[in-house]
Amino acid sequence: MSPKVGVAPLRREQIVRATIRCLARDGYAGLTMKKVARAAGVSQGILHYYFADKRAILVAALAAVTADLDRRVATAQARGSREPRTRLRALITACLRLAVEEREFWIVFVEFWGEMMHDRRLRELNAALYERMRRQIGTLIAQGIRAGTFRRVDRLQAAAVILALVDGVSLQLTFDPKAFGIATAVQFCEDALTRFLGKEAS
Amino acid sequence: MSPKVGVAPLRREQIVRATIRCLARDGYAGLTMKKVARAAGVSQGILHYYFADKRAILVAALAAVTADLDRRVATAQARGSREPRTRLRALITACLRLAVEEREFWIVFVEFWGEMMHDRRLRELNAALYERMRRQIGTLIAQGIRAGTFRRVDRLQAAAVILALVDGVSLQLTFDPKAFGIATAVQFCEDALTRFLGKEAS
DNA sequence: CGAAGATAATTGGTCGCCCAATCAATAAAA
DNA sequence: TTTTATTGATTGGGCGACCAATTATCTTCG
Repeated sequence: MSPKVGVAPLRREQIVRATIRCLARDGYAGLTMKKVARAAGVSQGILHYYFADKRAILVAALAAVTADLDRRVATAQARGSREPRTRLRALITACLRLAVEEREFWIVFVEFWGEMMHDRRLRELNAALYERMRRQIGTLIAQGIRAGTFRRVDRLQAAAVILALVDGVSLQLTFDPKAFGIATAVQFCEDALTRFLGKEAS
Repeated sequence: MSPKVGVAPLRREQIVRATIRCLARDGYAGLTMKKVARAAGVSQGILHYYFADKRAILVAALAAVTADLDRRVATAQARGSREPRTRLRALITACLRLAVEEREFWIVFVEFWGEMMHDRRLRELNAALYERMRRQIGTLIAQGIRAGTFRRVDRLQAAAVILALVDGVSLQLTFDPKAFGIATAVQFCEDALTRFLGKEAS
């Protein structure tokens, strides 16, 4: 309708949000430019003005969702105490809450898993994302235990376990809500945490 | 070319195998009847003779892959001792080996996760699959611990944790092989097992 | 036994639809 | 008047589903 200058990044975000909504409703297999344009309330042509092709939109959606997860994790940690154990717990809870309360965001991750299986670039993108997450968790683990118990490699692997557990639990949480609730899910990860960090009061 | 009687179920399997191959190469988003037909070495028309539509083929592929996993698990357990702990370890190893050594089969699972997010029927199908798996693992857990430690609910939830861990570890194993090897992955799950079953000699 | 019809298996092509990407045209802002 | 933002139509192609025709095998009965 009315092209205004300086609105570009806003429009971009608008499109990405619409993409996430579509992705959650129909998956990547059912994702079409037409649907995204409709959901965003813009013309089809504009999509290719902001994004090279469909895959670029998928990548942008992943980036947006990842950024949101990061924000949530940071917020959760800023609120809590500075104790590593507590921060670790907050991080895990933030991840699990995303899967339950922001279903659309979580689905984007799962869709991405499917697509990256056939695309080296997407796979590397995801690998980088997980490596960053592992480092973040690994640092907290190192701070939360008596010194010398974990070598650097070990704590990264412990982080990988935590991450794996969160993913697997989130997955079952989404397709089979009857099996266990989010409270139980958090407890699962708590238990695993205890295994790595040792017992603790309360 | 030459229609022969009684060859139907064989052709069916042939199509499913081709579907798995295509699914692993291009994902569900890139799955077309034409490609499947080509990969199976049959005409396009025959696909709709054996399967109602594309989704039916996906479901058949999942069933085939699931059946294979079951077979592997059963074989692994039959070979080992009758000790619950050992059997549990064998089950987990079988699952992880599938993800690493039968990459195509594992990818079918991941693709299915993506699709079930937008389809209640597929979701229920997967829920049933996981419930069965949880029962199987839960039984082994119950046998492997001192009596009275776990209630029925608890051991099913412990099984859910194991399952989540296996999924999450398999996932990281596929897109980021540099992070850790399969030996480490098995060790991860071993550790988690120890947490539920208590320490053990060796 | 052997012809004739029924049945099972398979083909290749067609149908209508929808897709991603492109593009010329346009409108507002600088 | 150049730049930035946007439109909607077009293009060329590929899709899933469907179907008429064909072949090979089985069954029936003269």
